[in-house]
Amino acid sequence: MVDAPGTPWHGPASVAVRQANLRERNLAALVAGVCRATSPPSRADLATELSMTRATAARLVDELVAAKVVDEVERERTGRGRPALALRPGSGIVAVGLAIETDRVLARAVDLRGDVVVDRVAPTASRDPESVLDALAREAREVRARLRGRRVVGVGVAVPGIVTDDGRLLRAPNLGWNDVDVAGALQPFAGRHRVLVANEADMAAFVEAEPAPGRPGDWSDFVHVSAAVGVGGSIVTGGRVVAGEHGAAGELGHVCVDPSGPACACGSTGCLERYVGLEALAAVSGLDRDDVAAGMGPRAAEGDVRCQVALEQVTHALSVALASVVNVVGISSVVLGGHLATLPPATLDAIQQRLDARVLGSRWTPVRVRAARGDDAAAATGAAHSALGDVLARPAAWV
Amino acid sequence: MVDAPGTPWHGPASVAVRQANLRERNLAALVAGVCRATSPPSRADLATELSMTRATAARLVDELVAAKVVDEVERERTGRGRPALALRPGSGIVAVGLAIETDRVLARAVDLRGDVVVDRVAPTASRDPESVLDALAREAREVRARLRGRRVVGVGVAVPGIVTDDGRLLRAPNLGWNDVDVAGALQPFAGRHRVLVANEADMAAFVEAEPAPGRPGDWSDFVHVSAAVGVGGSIVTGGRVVAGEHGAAGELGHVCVDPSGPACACGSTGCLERYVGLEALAAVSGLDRDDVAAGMGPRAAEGDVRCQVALEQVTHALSVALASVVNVVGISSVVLGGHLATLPPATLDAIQQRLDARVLGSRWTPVRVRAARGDDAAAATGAAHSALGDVLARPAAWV
DNA sequence: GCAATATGTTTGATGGTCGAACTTAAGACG
DNA sequence: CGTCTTAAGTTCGACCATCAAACATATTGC
Repeated sequence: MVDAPGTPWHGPASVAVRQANLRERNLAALVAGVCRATSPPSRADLATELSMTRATAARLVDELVAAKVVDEVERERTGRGRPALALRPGSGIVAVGLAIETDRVLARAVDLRGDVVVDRVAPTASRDPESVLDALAREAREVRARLRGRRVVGVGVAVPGIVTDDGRLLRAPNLGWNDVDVAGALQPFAGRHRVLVANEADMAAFVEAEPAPGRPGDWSDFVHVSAAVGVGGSIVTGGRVVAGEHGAAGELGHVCVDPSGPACACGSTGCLERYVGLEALAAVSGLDRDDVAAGMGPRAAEGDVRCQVALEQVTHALSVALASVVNVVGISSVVLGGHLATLPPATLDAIQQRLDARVLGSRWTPVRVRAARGDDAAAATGAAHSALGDVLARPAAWV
Repeated sequence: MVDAPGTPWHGPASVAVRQANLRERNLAALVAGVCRATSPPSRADLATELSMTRATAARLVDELVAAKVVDEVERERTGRGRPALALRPGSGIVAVGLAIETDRVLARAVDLRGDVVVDRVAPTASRDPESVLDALAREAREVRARLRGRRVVGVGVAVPGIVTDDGRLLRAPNLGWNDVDVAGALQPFAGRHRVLVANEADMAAFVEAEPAPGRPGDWSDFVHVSAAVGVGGSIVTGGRVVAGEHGAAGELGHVCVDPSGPACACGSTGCLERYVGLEALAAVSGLDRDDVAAGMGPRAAEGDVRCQVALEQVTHALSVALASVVNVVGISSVVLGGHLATLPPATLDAIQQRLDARVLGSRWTPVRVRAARGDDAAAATGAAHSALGDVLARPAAWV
């Protein structure tokens, strides 16, 4: 990615740095180094990578080990010289990631290595905010009860709607919620930790950008499509999720595919959601809503005409809508998530080809399309990752 | 703006910080403080604002004054106590901002205060890359000859096209250029300074985000439309310009307004550029291309039917195209630049109202539309600002 | 003229990192 | 088996930027 013209310097950077911050930042750099590494590094490896002295690296790492933010593990003999003590992200540090979906709630604990330590899903009978949030808090407590002494460092919640800075869910069309204080409802569970609430699309995108806490994914600039009942989008540049002004980065579902298309609840016509949303695809393919993700591709391959039509509809609508997006934001990589992550490779190829034809810059940087790697609870994982981000950013607070 | 879910920490932050960096960063923080301030601050003001001691602030500021990065000025007596020595960004530090347009080249020198010190414009007879770049270098040298001992700290170039990391202009449709090494051509002029090449739309957006170097504008999150012969767009979040993968953040001009509209050179149909680009508006309004910006509004007010039609066309096309953009990126503020900056207020209001009707989130955060503040050489100013950014980011290199 | 007030300056103390020497634990080789 | 080589981790004094607090300076107000 090209440098944006100059980096305005009136950001958080314009605060004085003191010696304590220096130590803080070096601790953070070390944790980042351990998380980023593909094979567990030693103190000496970190020192050379970060160009600090072994002395400093070792002293700081000792503190991190004492705080269990990183673990020392045996490393297989690698060559001559004194064998190194390899370092891995601490498995004793976890965050709780929660997610509210239209008909279920999810709660999981993820450790600094990105391993899902505890995982729970509970269907919700009613969509009443109070009962849903009660169920969510109950699952969260169940998760915490199964942690066997691991240290919880944060709580994140993924919600399908527009969110305020202070964790209120302003509007969730598919839940029918208006102005629900999600952070407030979960604060009793979180205790002194801040409850980090964000849009599920952003959370899922975050997992694609960073498959494990602090470890960058293979692409650092892409548009992420999270498809479920609603269709959302997030933009990732330089490995960072760009959230819009209300954390609903992309109302991608309401990009116009065809002005003369079917009416949408949003008041417009021919919105993307009416072509690739779960409801729409269930109707066209003839499948049950829960079977769309797994069934559409195989059925089409077996010759099911309705599923073939559904795939063609997805291909057409996505290539039209994403062409606009790619042209507008100048990012030519696309990751498809949710039930679109299970589209057959041939469909992905078709989408890519049609995008190439519609996108201006494709001659210079061809469009790339791939399926999301996260599981169907990516948003909950992302919520946990976000909460773990505090440890990566300021490990000093935990030593 | 809502925090994006967690900030991935594998960025530039994962480098060890040494004591020298500490000093560097504090120097940068002080310069930023001086630039950001609305009224010239004293050493003591800066110390309290940045929460460092007066001792440190004074010591570092002394170095900055010696290097002429900041100037000491008399401050009018404000109250009792020892009178302060006020500080302003140094007027002796300038950067040269260059711009290539379809039929002219621009060169200006801008100092750290944001004042344009020297300004030159030269029409170009041919569009041959070599002759245009020669003319540009000539104007740049003219500018430098008039600087009277001011110190040049960088060179920036705004170009109407897609740019690579190393300053090559891959493609500029309206110039008919392909793969021209702009940075290389200007390197002899720039000497040891890096030649910073970026898209004109991004450069112009930068000026809106930061009207003077280091001073944040009134909006920090907006979509910027730069309209000329081509129509470009840039996205600014958190005061930073988000450049796409090839620095052509937004090919906004090729967002589809109406699939059944007129054919566009890009191969598609009904592109925004065909409705609000200079050529299109000149044709509809019956005005000369150079008179569109200044003439369209007044003529329409006087009852010129063709100009009224043109304004209506602009209103319609912009509200359709921008609705997509606003929905996609979740940023609901729009700044119109280029010849769209002179649209009459009534037209801006009309665009805003139609956008509100089309944008989902407008109930929560209404869409705001305003005209750009920059002059018609905003891109050149932005190029200079970008180059000055080096001084703001690492003043230590200049002391 | 003197108290009050606030800016700027000097001084020694503090704390985190650097550099270099030292210790430790393995493999390599005769 | 013993010695050499290599590389990881450790110790210790030096350095340097900041801090804290006292001091010097310049103006207002009485």
